[in-house]
Amino acid sequence: MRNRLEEIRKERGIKQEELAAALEVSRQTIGSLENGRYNPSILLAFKIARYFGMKIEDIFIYEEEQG
Amino acid sequence: MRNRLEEIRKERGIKQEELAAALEVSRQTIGSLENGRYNPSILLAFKIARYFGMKIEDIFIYEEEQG
DNA sequence: CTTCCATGTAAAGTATGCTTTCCATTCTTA
DNA sequence: TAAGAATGGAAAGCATACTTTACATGGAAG
Repeated sequence: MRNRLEEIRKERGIKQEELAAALEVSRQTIGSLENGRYNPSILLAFKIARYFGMKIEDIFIYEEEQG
Repeated sequence: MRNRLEEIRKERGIKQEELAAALEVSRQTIGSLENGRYNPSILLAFKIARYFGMKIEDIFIYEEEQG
């Protein structure tokens, strides 16, 4: 799965730390999502989508996973 | 978070076991989701949505969580 | 060049998602 | 009523999400 988090965050001129605070997660969590180290839980995905006023599918792009 | 999984599955006349097989998860996972014991990962949420030809938001309903 | 700010990333620990195995309950249907 | 099919749910174990702490890197600005 890939995501457009960094792109969308930068469009809005927001720092990782600000986004993290707004979502009540750590800065490292945001960085890890942006750099693809892991996927968000569905709850965090909902929080992110709601924060940006978008749908989950507009931010997180499901592609056939390996396996 | 609540979900309409059981409702949608029954509308289509599918058994938990059939859905589980199609999604490549265990039957217990489907049962646990339907009965709210836990939330799906975002990958599983995507698989479910795609299987039913719906959006994640049409199946999983985010409500302010306690905490 | 130095300093500050934003980001990258790692390690160890906790919480949650998912599996396998197992047994109980409910519904159908013969 | 008996038997099989579908579902509920617990327990233990493994995988992954997320936290806190800590340190490194890169860019901007003095």
